[in-house]
Amino acid sequence: MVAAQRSEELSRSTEDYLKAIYQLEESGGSAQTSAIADLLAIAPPSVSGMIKRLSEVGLLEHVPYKGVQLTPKGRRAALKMVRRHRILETYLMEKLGYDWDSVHAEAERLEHAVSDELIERMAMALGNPRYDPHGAPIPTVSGEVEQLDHVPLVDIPVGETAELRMVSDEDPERLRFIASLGLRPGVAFRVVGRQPFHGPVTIRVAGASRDQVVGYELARGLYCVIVPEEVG
Amino acid sequence: MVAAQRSEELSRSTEDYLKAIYQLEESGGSAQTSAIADLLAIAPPSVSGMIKRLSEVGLLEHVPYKGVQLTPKGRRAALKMVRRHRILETYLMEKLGYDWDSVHAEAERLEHAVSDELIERMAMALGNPRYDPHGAPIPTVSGEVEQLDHVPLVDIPVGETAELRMVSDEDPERLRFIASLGLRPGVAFRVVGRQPFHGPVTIRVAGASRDQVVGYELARGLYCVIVPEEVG
DNA sequence: AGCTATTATTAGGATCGGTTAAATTCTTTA
DNA sequence: TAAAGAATTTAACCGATCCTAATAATAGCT
Ligand SMILES: [Mn+2]
Ligand SMILES: [Mn+2]
Ligand SMILES: [Mn+2]
Ligand SMILES: [Mn+2]
Repeated sequence: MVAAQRSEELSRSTEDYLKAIYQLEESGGSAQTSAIADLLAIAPPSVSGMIKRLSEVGLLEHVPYKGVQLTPKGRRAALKMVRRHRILETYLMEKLGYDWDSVHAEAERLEHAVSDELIERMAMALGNPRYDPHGAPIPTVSGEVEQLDHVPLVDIPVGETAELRMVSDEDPERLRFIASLGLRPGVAFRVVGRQPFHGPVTIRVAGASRDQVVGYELARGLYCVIVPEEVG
Repeated sequence: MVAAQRSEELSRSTEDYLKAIYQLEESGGSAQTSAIADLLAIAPPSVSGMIKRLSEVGLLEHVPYKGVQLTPKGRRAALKMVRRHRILETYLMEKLGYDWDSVHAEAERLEHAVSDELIERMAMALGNPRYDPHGAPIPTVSGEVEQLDHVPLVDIPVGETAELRMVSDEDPERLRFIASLGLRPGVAFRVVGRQPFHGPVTIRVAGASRDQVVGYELARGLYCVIVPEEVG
């Protein structure tokens, strides 16, 4: 007589699976078992098992041996988690003085414990931000996400001016290194050189004393927009 | 090569058990199986099972058929959770506009997901508060708790002036009702009447338009200090 | 087309934290 | 002090989520 209304209380595991599958769908078609396993650091058979359960409750569409897709219901749940995660990261940085390299781990746990009300209060306190500290768009309450088409730094021609917009948030060391180069979302720079064969890119950050060399692997994960050259 | 340092990652259940046992020890000797079961809304055999596990890892001392006691290690862990819980409640009220009747449920979940760092940042942002919104003392980082000897409202003689200091925080409806009487920790009042046979207490809140009648059951959970009569 | 390497699933098992029903121990009362 | 009653523990079981080893399906290469 107390509970029983919402059977839609998802477990922590379930929420992380849905979020992972969402991420995989974002960056290329459907989500493979092994990709999910990699992302969650879990053995593939465990993923097979969870896929079965999530399909049974209508959160996933599973084509055996092919992969899995979120149903509308699954996508809604995933987007809710993404919103939570990104609001949390933003709040921790803006209101509690966290560094951008440490918010991800904290948000990864908190996202499962927080109520809708808390997230909306945080969002309100932040002025309903549209991007998280790493530049990722924050889904709205109703589940819409801005679709951004960014260019990886490695694909920007030499001579162009660009602005960093988004960075993967999962590796703290990587984030610290990026920051040490003077880079953050919003920072503009000019691409002054690029070596062939997956070589490094050289950039000149606006107002910086000297050029920075960015390795290929790193530059592949720096998502930018090309800024039209200023006239004059 | 990644983890393996701290085997002391306690589960959510474990943390709630330790906190419950701590509370029971606070208010009278040792913690009985059935009392723990009641507090956590769990069947007694489940508690027996958990007690066995927690004893094996040295968090509890168990005398079969008698009860349990926290070991120093268990007490440390429990106090850590109490600190988390109370800092969270305070933060939610002070910084995010929660009402005092809704913070408990939120803190009950969050306490298991936050890091030490987050709690200390919140405590800092609050100016290291000593009491939570319900008047309960917040343990220090090193695990000390202020020992308060409050008098339940039912035990205050008629004619005395007293100040409300602490209120049980678990029932939102009860909290809303208490607030509707004009009562909060810090509010002073005079006891102007008390009926025998567990009857209600009548109080006159300083600056209020009319007297309030407080039922016995409620008054038993309003913890106060008697204020020496002002001279003149 | 057939073989092989990769990927996914199934089989079987562990642990955790919960349940109910039955047995046991403690306590209280006649 | 013996029996009844209350509290506790044990037994047997379940679902969720993970694991490893074995099996099956798919995809890529000659
Ligand atoms: Mn993140
Ligand atoms: Mn997570
Ligand atoms: Mn509380
Ligand atoms: Mn809790």
